[in-house]
Amino acid sequence: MQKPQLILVDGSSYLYRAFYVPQLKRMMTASGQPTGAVFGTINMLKSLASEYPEAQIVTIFDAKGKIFRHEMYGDYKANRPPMPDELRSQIDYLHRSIKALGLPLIAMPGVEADDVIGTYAKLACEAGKTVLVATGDKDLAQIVNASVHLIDTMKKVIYDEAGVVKKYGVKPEQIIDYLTLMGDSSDNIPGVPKVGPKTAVKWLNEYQTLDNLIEHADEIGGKVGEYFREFIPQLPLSKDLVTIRCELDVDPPLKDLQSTEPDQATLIEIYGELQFKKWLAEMGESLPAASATTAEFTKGEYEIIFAQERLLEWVEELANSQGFAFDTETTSVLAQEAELVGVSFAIEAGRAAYVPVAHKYSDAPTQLQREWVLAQLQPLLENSELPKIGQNLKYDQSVLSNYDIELRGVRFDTMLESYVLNSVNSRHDMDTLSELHLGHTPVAFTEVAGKGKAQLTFDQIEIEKAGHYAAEDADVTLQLHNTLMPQLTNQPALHRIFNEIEMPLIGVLSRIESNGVLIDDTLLMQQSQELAQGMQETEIKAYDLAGGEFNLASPKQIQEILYDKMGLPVLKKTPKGAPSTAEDVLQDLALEHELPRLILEHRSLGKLKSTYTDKLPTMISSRTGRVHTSYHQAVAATGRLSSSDPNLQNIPIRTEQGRRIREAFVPASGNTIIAADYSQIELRIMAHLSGDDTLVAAFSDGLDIHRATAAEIFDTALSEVTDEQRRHSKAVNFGLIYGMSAFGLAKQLHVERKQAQAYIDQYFARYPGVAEYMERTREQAREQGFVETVFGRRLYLPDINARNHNVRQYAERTAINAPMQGTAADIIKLAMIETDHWLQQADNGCKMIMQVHDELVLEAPQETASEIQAAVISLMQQVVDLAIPLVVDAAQGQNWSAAH
DNA sequence: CGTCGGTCGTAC
DNA sequence: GACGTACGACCGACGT
Repeated sequence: MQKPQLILVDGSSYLYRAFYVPQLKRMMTASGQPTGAVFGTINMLKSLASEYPEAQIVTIFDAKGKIFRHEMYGDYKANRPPMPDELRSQIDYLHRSIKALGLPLIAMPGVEADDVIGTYAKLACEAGKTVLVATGDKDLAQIVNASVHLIDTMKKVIYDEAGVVKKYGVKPEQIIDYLTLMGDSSDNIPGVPKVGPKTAVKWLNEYQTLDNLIEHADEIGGKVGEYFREFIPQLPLSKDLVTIRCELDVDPPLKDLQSTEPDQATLIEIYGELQFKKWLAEMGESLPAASATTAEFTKGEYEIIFAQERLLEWVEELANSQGFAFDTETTSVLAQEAELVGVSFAIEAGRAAYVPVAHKYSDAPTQLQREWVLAQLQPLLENSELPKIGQNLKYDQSVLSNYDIELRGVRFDTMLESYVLNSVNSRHDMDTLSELHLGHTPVAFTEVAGKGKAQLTFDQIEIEKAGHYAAEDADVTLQLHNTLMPQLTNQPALHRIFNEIEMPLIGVLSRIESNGVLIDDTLLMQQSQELAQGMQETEIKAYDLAGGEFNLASPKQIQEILYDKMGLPVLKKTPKGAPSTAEDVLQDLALEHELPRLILEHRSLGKLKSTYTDKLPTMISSRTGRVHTSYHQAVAATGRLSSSDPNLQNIPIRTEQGRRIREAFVPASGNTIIAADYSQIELRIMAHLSGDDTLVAAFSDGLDIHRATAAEIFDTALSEVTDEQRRHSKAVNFGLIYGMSAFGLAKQLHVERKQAQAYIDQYFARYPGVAEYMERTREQAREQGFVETVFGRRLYLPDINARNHNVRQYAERTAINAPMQGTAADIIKLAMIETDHWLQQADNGCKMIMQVHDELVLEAPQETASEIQAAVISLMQQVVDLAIPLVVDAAQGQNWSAAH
């Protein structure tokens, strides 16, 4: 065909396709308006226009409302899920953009875009014009002829008559019959059961037309033949449904389909609103600082309050507000050590106040008294009906609690709003969020406090400077909330995660941190001594073997000694190419040589000493005599908590020597430690998510899951499973959760790769539901760009379609792991909220003191500990109803180790 | 003397 | 290269 003169674009089909392109799926404005479908569709139109500058481009969309096919067939498209809101909200932008580009846009009510395209194509054809139809839809293949061709712009393929034959195996005039035979599940058009493309093509090649096929229905053999004869009566309706109407009375008529000049001003306005920087740049424009949907930072007017009357006026205003943002300024990042220096508030964007109460530098002005200010604020802060907005409110809640104020009405934390919206963004601190969502850089803390050794604590900062900084914090927090929260309310599952898990958890964590853990520092210091002695002994032996002193803690020096000097074989390299001195490598070398064994010994002792026995005693608060960790709620991408200063989530347990450290985690006198942990929670969640019958049954029957797995993999009776078989199965089970490969499993078990692969194959053969689930998860990740937990928490995987093999595989493993790890995190968070609630109302002297991912640790009065233990077990087990039972193991003891 | 990347090792 | 999520110690290079 010569160059096309008319290009008919199936707009609705492109809009849908662009919407589901993973890279485009993530496009949105700073305020969360999705834009990828608009971008993708316009991009396609632009490339068509540059490819075919001579042609008239016309876009055709489905109009709203019912179409005649619904009248013919009530169930037409009944299976279609409703259009996602994220797509619907883009349609208007797309239509406006196309009109502004000057292209004709047709949306005829009562008929489908296909019918309009068919009609225009026919009219143009009769007028002797050549037509190209841009679509991703196979149905339109039926209108292809000598002067009407299809183009799939995404694949850059043009289908003429021969192209249709090549692609579908039948001629364009047979496409209607072809579609009729197959039916279309997405449009809910019935076809012949068991007839897909292969059978349809075979029959049509033999009998040419459906009518002829029906005449010879008796000749069709097999089960499909029976289905065919049975379904003949239904076929005319299906045929009618799939037939594109080319005889419509279209408006405007063909001759009026003319482009007009692009409306530059409107385009700039729309592109600005959608933040299409590239296209604005092409038009010589830059992204405006503010546009309708971008949150604009409102510049602030900040007040510093020195007078009682002014504070009382603010208090009244706050009390009558619908909620307010506030922030505390203190002397320390550690809430437990922090002394309150001032408080700031904001009720509306751009207006905030700072109340200094404890600035202490030499000529500091007289300030309102802290006690008096807190007394005025207490009724507001403790009013649960008055919503509070903050950034990392756990901190403020902890600080205030040390002033005997119990913060209530903790409704919106911008850090958590951001985290729930997208946990993969690594930082959710206020400066980052402000930059990202408001395009505003707040005054940096180091700018007012200095940095390094000379850094001032907040009470030493000049009030004028401090006031601006502090008030801006409250103001920015409020403005962030105003832009983030609507994005959350738009996504019901995420909104629930936010309201029902993350926000209620703030108070729970604040209380756990504030409770702290009692540490027997005498015991730890004694252990440090022993470890030091052990290290010294190994050092002496090591120097002797190496023929000289070297730093046993330096991987680089170990490398030199082991590989260069002693010439041991390099079994593995680090990612950067250096010979590895990692544990498993040295362990292999240790079989042959004494020195690597000594290095391992030294390393293990040194680790315990420096990280735990030396460190923990220094972390004991002088105020409370206990250790107060920080739990971080917006760090782990999967939804887990993390712990730091000190990290209480990686206290050793696996080796005898390490486990002794747990003996120093003790209850206060008259109390006992209760440790309650979910048994195999991630495997149970895998059973729930996959619905695999065998796995679900194993858990429902209360079997030892590793033993049960062994029985399946090794095809043996439960009672016949050997210890080694169970150990290998356990590794398979753990590997599954982490998206393992045969290589990884082989390394773990010290078996051949083939052997490991055989385990995996056998596992998936015995648990086919799990195999399907894993594939389904990868598929979902590829299509949607994210995976989710049972509760709908999302984890975005930007690399899931990466070109780089390694990068992509890494994302795939994350995709497998995240729903299980994340659901476990959701479950224990819910359990913590309920346990905390129960403890508060029971008021039985029991305290929650630690969370270690699948374990809760409590400190309870000895007399009632057993009842409490029973109550906590039942509460944890009942917190959510899944396809498998949740099982909690618990025990008590006079230290954490004994409570296992 | 601080910061930062690399490596290692602890937990679940 | 090869098993997910964290935190943190230590080393050593680099910059002040």
